[in-house]
Amino acid sequence: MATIREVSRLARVSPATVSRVLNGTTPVAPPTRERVLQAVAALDYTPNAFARGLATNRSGGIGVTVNEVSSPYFGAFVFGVEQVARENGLHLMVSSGFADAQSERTSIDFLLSRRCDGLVVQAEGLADEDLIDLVRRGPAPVVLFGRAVAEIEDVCVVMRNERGGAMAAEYLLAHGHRRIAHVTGPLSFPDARERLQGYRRALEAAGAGYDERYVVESDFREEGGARATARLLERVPDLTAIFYGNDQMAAGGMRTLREHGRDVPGDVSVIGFDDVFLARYLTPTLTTVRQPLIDMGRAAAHLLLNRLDHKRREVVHRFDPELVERQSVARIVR
Amino acid sequence: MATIREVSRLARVSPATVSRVLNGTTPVAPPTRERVLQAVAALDYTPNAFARGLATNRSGGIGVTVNEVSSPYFGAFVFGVEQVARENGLHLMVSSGFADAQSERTSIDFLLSRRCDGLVVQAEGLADEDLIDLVRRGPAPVVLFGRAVAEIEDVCVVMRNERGGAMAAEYLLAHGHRRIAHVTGPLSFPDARERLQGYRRALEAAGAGYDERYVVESDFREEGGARATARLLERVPDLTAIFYGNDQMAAGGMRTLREHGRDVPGDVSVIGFDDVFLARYLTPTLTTVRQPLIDMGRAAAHLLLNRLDHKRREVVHRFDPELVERQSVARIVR
DNA sequence: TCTTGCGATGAAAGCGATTTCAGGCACAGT
DNA sequence: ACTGTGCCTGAAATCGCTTTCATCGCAAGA
Repeated sequence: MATIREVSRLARVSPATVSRVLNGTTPVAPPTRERVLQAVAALDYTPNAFARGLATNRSGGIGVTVNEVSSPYFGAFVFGVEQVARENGLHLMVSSGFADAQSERTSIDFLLSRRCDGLVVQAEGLADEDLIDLVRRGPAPVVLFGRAVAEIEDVCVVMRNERGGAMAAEYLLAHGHRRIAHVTGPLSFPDARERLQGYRRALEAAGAGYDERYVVESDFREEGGARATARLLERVPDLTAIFYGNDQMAAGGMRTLREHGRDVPGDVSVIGFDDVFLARYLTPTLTTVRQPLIDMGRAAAHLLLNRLDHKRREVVHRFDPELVERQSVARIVR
Repeated sequence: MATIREVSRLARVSPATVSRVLNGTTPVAPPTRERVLQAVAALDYTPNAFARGLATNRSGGIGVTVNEVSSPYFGAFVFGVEQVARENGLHLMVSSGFADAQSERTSIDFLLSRRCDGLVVQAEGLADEDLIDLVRRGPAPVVLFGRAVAEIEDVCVVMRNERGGAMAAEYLLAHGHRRIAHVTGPLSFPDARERLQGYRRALEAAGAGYDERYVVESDFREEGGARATARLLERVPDLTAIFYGNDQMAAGGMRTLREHGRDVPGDVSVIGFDDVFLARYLTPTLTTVRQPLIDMGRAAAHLLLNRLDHKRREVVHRFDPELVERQSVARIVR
């Protein structure tokens, strides 16, 4: 592996000049510049990232921790982050947090110890205070995804979940439904609470009334969705529609409905949340509230870049949900 | 940020001793050791990764390039790699290759320039020779996923695709099918060719005969699967079963079948390949040939670790497919 | 008592870049 | 001809760690 020293000798200049040519920090006379570039090419020289990092204290990489890199939901988000990183010559260091405070802390420390220049954090386990502290006192710029913390709102990229929840409920109402159930994610998650809130607001605004018996808390997972649905069918068998807090629970729920002989959407209409790609594959295909995850990933990355290079890219912090109509909701005819 | 120098002063030892305590390279007298550890704790010291890298020429990170991090297929694989990396205190640097030679090369160079200690590469665009060259002459150990290159077999982690293809066909044969179609992935991919090969072998072995008209080449994607299926229905409407080269194409295919009024599995049985999580969500749930992706990710990581630390972990290089029975295949009764 | 040997520690030399500081050179102005 | 002004370039310090090599002290053996 060639070093800057060897390049400088071949080009008959000092290492400093080579550095200047490569980084464009100081103008270099064209002929000199040319000699350097030729030497670089001849030796196939690549600067040593360690040495560079040691000298500049920047790594050229950004860290990402999400719940699980491998889930379609976070995968799409990470994909957006990666796009922007790559466009800007940065690399990605990833570490999964598994929605657990301890594990998230480990991941973050891990990435920071690798001296990444900035961090994109999607944390479900850590407390608000921890995040505020990280953002305010941490050694590198941090942006947060999927969580709006009031004190540090300017570094958060989130969905308008409340609006999304309302949207789902309004859509069902508009299709003639009145007895609309809701399977929420864990209410310890702000996302889940906000969606519930929106659902409630929409029902009340429509004069359909909010009834606690129609709401079951679950876990954002397929199995949980299936169980919650069984509970609902027992408790309020007259329901005509169910709004699920995410698509995975909707998938589980649709299975349970089928097992109980309820046709979707003939007997019960179903609406999900997220629009992970799964939604298009279900039968019937799932009507759902879309989160523009890739765009959100891009936004998070841009926000981080802004803090890194102090430029002012326009960044959307709060994304609007969008209703994707498919086949799982039917109009009530009486 | 504290440096080793400050720690050494607080502990009243030399930096060398601090380094020795932290790395365990040389025994240090217990009392000294204790003082050092206390100083480390007191200053909340973390070694500077750049300086360490510069001195040792190791980064503590491994690079991964796959087609797309965000796809469920590669996501699962990356997840396995991450598990092992984390267990061994390594971090992951990722970069997507998008199944394009140019892009893959960029990704690899990018990761190597970041001086990762080793590389896990899943390449679909690069030629065998490029990969051989990379493995033989590259600056860091490389292992390959999803591609068996004869000359460097010892660094490849692959599926027995041919066996998987045969397995799928045999399963259909065992269920009484004779007119079995196959939608392959791009035949430029060895995976796709091998699965086709297995399919053919099984048919011929069963005396069912191999007929080219029953085979359509597609692109491993949902839309492609849908189109290929339409073509098949036109060309050989008497088919009773279709074996798809992957689950995504099967998903698209099932949609087309439904649109053409063919019930699955009543009229046409369907079998997929991969067992990405999607398979469980389709209606009917998809019978498929499972690839143990997480295990393969773990194996690839272990293989890489072997080359990094020269230990001898037992690693499986060729994974056996496994047939997952669900609902999309019916027995033919006549 | 004097060596010998060994374990524990320190001093210092890298690792390979960046960056500050200063100097050299050419050219313009007087 | 001399000085001032800028533009280029080089020398050298620096970043923070690892590691070699040398040294020191002490116990054991002669």
